Amino acid sequence: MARVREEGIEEKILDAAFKVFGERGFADATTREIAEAVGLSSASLYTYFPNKEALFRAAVQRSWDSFQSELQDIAARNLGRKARSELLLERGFDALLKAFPLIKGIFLEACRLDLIEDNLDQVCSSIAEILAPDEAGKRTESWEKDRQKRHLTLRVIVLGVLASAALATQPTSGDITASLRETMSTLVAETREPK
Amino acid sequence: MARVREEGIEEKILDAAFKVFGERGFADATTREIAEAVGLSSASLYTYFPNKEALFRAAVQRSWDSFQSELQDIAARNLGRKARSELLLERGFDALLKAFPLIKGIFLEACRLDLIEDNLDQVCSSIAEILAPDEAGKRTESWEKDRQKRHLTLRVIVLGVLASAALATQPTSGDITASLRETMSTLVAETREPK
Amino acid sequence: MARVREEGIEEKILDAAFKVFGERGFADATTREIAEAVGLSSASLYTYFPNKEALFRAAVQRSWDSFQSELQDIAARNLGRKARSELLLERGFDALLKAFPLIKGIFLEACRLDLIEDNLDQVCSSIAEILAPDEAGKRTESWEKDRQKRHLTLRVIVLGVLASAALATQPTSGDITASLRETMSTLVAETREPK
Amino acid sequence: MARVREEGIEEKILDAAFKVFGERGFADATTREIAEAVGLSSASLYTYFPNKEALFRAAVQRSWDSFQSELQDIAARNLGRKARSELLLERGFDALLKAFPLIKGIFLEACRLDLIEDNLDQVCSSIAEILAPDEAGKRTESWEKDRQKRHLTLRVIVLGVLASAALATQPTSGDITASLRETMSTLVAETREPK
DNA sequence: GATGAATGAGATTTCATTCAT
DNA sequence: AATGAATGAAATCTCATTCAT
Repeated sequence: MARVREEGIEEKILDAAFKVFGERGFADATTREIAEAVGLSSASLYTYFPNKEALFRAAVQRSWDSFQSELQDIAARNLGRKARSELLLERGFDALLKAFPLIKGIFLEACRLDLIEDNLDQVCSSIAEILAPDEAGKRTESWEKDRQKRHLTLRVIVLGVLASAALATQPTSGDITASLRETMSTLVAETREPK
Repeated sequence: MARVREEGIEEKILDAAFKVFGERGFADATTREIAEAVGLSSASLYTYFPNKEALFRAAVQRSWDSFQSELQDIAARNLGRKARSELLLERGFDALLKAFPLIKGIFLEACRLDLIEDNLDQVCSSIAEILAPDEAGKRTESWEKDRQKRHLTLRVIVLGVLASAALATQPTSGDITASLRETMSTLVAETREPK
Repeated sequence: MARVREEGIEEKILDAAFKVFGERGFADATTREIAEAVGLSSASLYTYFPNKEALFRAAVQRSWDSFQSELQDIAARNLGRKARSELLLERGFDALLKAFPLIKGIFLEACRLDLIEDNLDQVCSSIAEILAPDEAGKRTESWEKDRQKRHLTLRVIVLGVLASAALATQPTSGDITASLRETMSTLVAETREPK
Repeated sequence: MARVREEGIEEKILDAAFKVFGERGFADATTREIAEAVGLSSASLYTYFPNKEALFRAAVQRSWDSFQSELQDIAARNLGRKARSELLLERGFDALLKAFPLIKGIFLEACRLDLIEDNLDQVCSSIAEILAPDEAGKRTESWEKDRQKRHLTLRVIVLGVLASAALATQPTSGDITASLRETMSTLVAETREPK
């Protein structure tokens, strides 16, 4: 009865929101930009979502749900552990990456990535130096070969610790500090001899 | 006996900026709130910093520098690898935690932590299930005992991967995908048998 | 047996408009709310009325017409003055009350009644005090007895004067001022001795 | 220390608010118009009042307070009743008129005054006819002479009743109906013989 | 150096109204 | 006739930033 210009507009809006919130973060993203990405006026967004916050939450939840269902799917398979692990790394990762733009928007302040990037590498290098074997060990072939890999591993660990701490509402509380210290200790220890 | 008495309004402002940006993120923080925390009017901030952006960058850099110098200090010591590692975990961690509030501000959108928190645990549980040994192995004492520890380790890895990907300007690019996949593979493999 | 069955969507709309405009006032009332009260979409109102203003005017006029025709009816009867007066008070009042919701909507800003209410009673009390007889007179039985009645009468007069002045496009013009002053003088004089 | 362009800006804003709200009513009035009347940008209003509502309430209250204090002043005088009554009519009225613009704004929907005006006169004429003496009485000189005055008196009574009912939250409730009917009865009775 | 005052720019949100179906 | 969808226009309110004092 009514005009039905296109179908799945709600999905399109969520896609655009996903993208824009991912690029700008919540506060910096404007409803106008999202609307324009869909080809609507910003007023029209309010036909589908009651406000910016609701749109944001809907987009976030859709990402998580999609990622989550992929993981559940893998977990439910009748496979041995090794096979499942491989599946996780194979398919789970794609799902994760698909969800990233918005996750990034949730917890990254856009336009400031460079600030982390630049410094993070310095920090990692310092840590690498700290963890490096003594002069002799440094010259083994395998050590040289894995430099790049070790660097990435460190990045992940460091960022993981950063993010974990950031998520804790009281990062200085003793509990958090202790757990993270132990966790990192484990990881570092295990990364020690990458033969 | 020089008059170094009142030196440090700039420092005070940076302290306040550190705190407020950490709590609110860049976009949500207001110059007014920072100024009030120092006991100034927001107009007065402009005597010391040309604009909000510069103030933010100064506060960020100061944190990183402080953390960084701590690390350098450890690295420069004349100690064996093991000792240095221990130092890192001991002192580096404190430095890291000191820098967190703002780092959290850089890359966390305040008020939305719950969105991550809730879903993160689900994701980790799913992954844990995927990585779990077969029925027999699950009943070993050591496996039960380390449940909590494994959970934390996983959180760190997952968050680390999340953050790494978020940092990459083009998270879907093949390179990043490949490296992260490999990195995670390593970590997961090493975490496999937490005896 | 003509099919006069569904006649009256227009009437239904006017009923709803009557109610909603009465509750919210013109500016605050939304076409959506009126439409929903009829079970239509707001777009459908435009089938029957060219715009919000026209709908409002139609609803107002219908009320006044109804009231007016009731009065004319009474006036036209072949009765003595006293009988007509009684009829006015009996039937005219009901008609008036029926029309009120919208009249209230015309000239009352909903949600702000409290602003008048609170202050009006103070004003009336002050006036009552002014008009009160001297100490001796205040103690007569009849004076005590009629307190409530006097209060209501005053309210009506004061509100009447308020409304009259409000209706005048130039309330400060000499004419209006003079007439109202005289009118109020008359009323006050006549209310003087409530035996 | 700071720039002090002019003094009493708050008062000026209240004056403008008084005027604009009086002309347009709350919902129709815009902060922009008020600001422009003072020679400010609308953003500047927020230096003095936290929001439109607060500005409105401040303006209203100032009017009532001014009127009220005038009345109290008269009531407090050491005069006989008659003298006070005269004072009321003389000075109280001026105060009332001074407060009107906003009172009008409180309870009048601007731009719709004509709707009341036109119909009110018809209603009053009808009522006048109803209350008129029989044919013979109508031709007395005094009756003719006072026509204008009677009309005004009626207007006030009718508007007063209208406003009273409008103020009642449930105008159809038995109590209100009864009280108003009685009040009007009294007034009408007293106006009966305008000798 | 410090600041109250002022503001331009801009964001979210509401709503009467139009239009294709 | 009825309506979901779409929107232009406008309103309130926020905030980084400027400036006279």
